[in-house]
Amino acid sequence: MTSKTVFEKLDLAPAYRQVSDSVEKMIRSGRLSLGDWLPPETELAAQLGVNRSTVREGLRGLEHAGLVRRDGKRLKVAIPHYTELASRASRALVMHQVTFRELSEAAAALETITAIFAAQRIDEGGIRALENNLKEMKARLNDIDSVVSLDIEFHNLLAEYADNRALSLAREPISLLFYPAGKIILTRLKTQKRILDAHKRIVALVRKHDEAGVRAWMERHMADLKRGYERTGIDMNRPMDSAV
Amino acid sequence: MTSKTVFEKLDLAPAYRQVSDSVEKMIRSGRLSLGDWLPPETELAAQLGVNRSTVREGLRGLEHAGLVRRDGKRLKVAIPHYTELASRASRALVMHQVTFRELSEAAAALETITAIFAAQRIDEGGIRALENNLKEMKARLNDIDSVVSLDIEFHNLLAEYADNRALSLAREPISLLFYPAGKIILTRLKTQKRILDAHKRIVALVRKHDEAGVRAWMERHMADLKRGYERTGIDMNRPMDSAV
DNA sequence: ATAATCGGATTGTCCGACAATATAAAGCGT
DNA sequence: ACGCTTTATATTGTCGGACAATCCGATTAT
Repeated sequence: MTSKTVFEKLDLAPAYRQVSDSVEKMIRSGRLSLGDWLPPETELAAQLGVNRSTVREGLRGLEHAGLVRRDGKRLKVAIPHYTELASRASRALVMHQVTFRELSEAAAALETITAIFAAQRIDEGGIRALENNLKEMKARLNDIDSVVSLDIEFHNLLAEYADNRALSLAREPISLLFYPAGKIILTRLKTQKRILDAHKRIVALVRKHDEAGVRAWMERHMADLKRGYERTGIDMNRPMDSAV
Repeated sequence: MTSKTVFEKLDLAPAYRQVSDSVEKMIRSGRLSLGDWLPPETELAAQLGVNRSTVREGLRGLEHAGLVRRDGKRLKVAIPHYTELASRASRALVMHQVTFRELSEAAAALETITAIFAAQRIDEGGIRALENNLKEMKARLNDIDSVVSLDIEFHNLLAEYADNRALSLAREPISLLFYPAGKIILTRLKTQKRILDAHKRIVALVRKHDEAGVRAWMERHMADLKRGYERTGIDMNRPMDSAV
């Protein structure tokens, strides 16, 4: 065993990680802010005292995380947008083998509270957007794919007019998994009409800012979806792997 | 204008992006599964027909996303764990300048439903864990930092025994921002006792599986926290930048 | 069998090079 | 002076090769 060498070492994390941490800190501390250009790779390399290749490896991480974005050739500081985070999160949910039960419970809770906030805060434009959605769905009631995507849109609209981004971020990964899976129900049970009816009622109540009514109907709607899954014979404890 | 050159081009995304996409697809399709070693960089480079540097840049993205993890020297396939995703999400919330209002609304909704599920499903072990938490908090009621972290732990315990990972993933980024900010309240208003009392009541109700009671008290508790913020003079429309 | 030793495999980092291209600068016609 | 084209420059993407450090497995010595 070596016996004399005292201390030394203590390098740990590879240099590329230190690069990304360093740049991230720079951003978070505000010394680099939103639209700023990142310094060129060569300059970063010089400043940090590492090779350009190392810098590049560090930047890839940040780029992947959405913290910097290519605009033309160079990189500029950005903020990761919801949809990216949400899709990442839903992929994680799939990998963690989250079950239908968990998903449907969470969806019920989140969509209900979302609808309630929407009922409190929606304006004329919001109402119109929702009504357009209803009209569209009515028109395409036989095209299952359209119904699915309009269903997703319906709930996204509610989220938008609920005016709470924290809630949006929370519900999005779940909705991203939950509603597309509904295609199974639709193809087997033809429940489009039922969905459309529920949406109609909800819009009517939202327009009247009737929070209690919205709560009741959204709960009912979500329970209905759950029942749909059960009636198609899906084991609610089955993980959500197939879809997406 | 060039006139002859027909087709060609159509390269798009840089090679390193294609590398990460390719590996990610490999993972998601199951051809590489959870604990598997990734091929060595040289081999990946050979298989994909690119240089090792390019492969490395591609891998950095996946590593940053938590899809592959260093185990010793080589990389193995992993799944991104909650806490990483959650902290990433909460950082995003901060960058999006989400307000206290949004956060507190979302927290109220999520913690309430979480507590209700916990009341349905908790077992003896869970009750004991909660009671330990209460005991600890009682013992350290004057150490504000301890109270804050025990408060966080309390709600995390509820989430754990609510047995719904989708909900956990949804609430975690919010709780990660919301409770630490409570330190402001505690230092100014000394509301530790009030928090502890609320927690005690909630535990009592959870033990009795009294869902309605839990709902009522959790709502009360969250409203109380909100009022605390207001009374410390914080503008609820202020973004959450300072903390974390 | 256990411990020490060795060698190959693999990653981390560096260097240097070059093509492609986006951006800035210079030129030019009006 | 202005708008357009051309030229230069800066910057990124990709490559090839190199080498030290280190982990892992096989071999050898105890």
